[in-house]
Amino acid sequence: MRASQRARGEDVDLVDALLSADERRRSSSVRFDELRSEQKQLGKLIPRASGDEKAELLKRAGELSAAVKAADAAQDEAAEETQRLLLRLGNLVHPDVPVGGEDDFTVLETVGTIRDFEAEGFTPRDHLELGQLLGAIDVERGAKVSGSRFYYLTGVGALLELALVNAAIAQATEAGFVPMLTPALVKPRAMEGTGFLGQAAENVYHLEKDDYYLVGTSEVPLAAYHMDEIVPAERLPLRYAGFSPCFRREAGTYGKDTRGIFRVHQFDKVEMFSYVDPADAEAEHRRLLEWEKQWLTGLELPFQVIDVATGDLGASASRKYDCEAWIPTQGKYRELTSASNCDEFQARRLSIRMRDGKHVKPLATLNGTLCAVPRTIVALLENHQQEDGSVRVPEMLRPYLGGRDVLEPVAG
RNA sequence: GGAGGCUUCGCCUAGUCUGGUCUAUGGCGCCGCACUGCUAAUGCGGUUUGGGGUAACCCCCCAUCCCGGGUUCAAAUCCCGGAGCCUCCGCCA
Repeated sequence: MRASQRARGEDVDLVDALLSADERRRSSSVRFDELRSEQKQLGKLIPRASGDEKAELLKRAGELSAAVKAADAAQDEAAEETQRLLLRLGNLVHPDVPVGGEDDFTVLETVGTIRDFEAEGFTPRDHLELGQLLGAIDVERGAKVSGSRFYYLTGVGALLELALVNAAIAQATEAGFVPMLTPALVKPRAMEGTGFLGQAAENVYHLEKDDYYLVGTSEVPLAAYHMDEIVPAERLPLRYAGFSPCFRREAGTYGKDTRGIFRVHQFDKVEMFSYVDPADAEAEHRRLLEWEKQWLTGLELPFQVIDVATGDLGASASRKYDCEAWIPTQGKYRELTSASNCDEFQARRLSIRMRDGKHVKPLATLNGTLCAVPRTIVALLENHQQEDGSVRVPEMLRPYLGGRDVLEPVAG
């Protein structure tokens, strides 16, 4: 446990403090139970007693009442402290995860073939240029209306998003996911329980007046969906495909990915979310990855799969696989999807449990991107562009675009 | 935004005015047993949920009547605050 926390850069003293607070919670709870038990005994005797005997009992009851109150307060305080410390702790890291920062990931596999534009005899345009030629993306007016990192998808761009979303939902439904349209505003508990109010808090939009948070992913409402519930083991796995807008402050990314729609404050995303028996979590994690690979392969995008390093995991994941698509004009692979195994981390914080026979225990939650729209559009436009600025539509997507097989530049 | 009503152990429900024997009633459902030569009917018993004690079981303790405070020796019950749902009015895509 400590090695894991150290790998995350967390203080091992935190673990010790947590353990001692929990012990305090436990012992104060026992004391409270004892006092309360005696108090209840008295409660039965008093109505039957009379005279001196009753006065005596009432005296003792008065003392007990004060003691119970004190014990109750001690119990609450210890429980609160335990909870406070617990919330600061990230999930345990899977032992196989590569140790290090953002750049210390391991490449697990590479899929597809990168196009050689030089051999094809032209220089690829970047996604923004292509988007403008196609009349699909308008970032100038996005900035005029809402500021930097905002955009309009126009014409065929809007159609492309709808096609992608429909195709993604179709794939997920086929795989047995229940399609879900989720709230984009959530209460603090949902945000905290999914682990987004720790170090990631600065990337979250908060509506102070109403104390609502804007979700950065539908993972949040999908995880909180079964909050405070006990799910019968035979109903697992539960799989949901959420579609929602996602809002991200992108704090600390000044000057990074400023061109086009690669990194934006608002976008739509289809997300897979699974509730499983913890024993099945690793297998489900691989299944989520397979569905992501199926999706990217269907879109005919070259990509690599990485095992994200410890320092880049976030608070809730014990392990994370990213699929990174090749972006020709950047000359590198960039994250398109991300599948996280959160084990029991979120379930404990949201009090989501499973009933297995007579036992009740936390279950495991996992999430994986199926289609984050703007980035997928970036990858599609750049990888499938042709010399004249048109863009070939991968076969899989054509039924969702009215049979269209190529997106043509518009005049003006 | 304004007014009113509601919230009890899976579902429905009694209880709240009048605090203690509420260790929460009854029905449905569910589980077990018995009986009947079949899964039906009937009878009997069990059935809130969570935490702790226990190697485990029996069992015992605590909490739990939407949530949080308060009054009291004692709260499902009285007081204050909040949430959710419903109805009506206003506003609105």
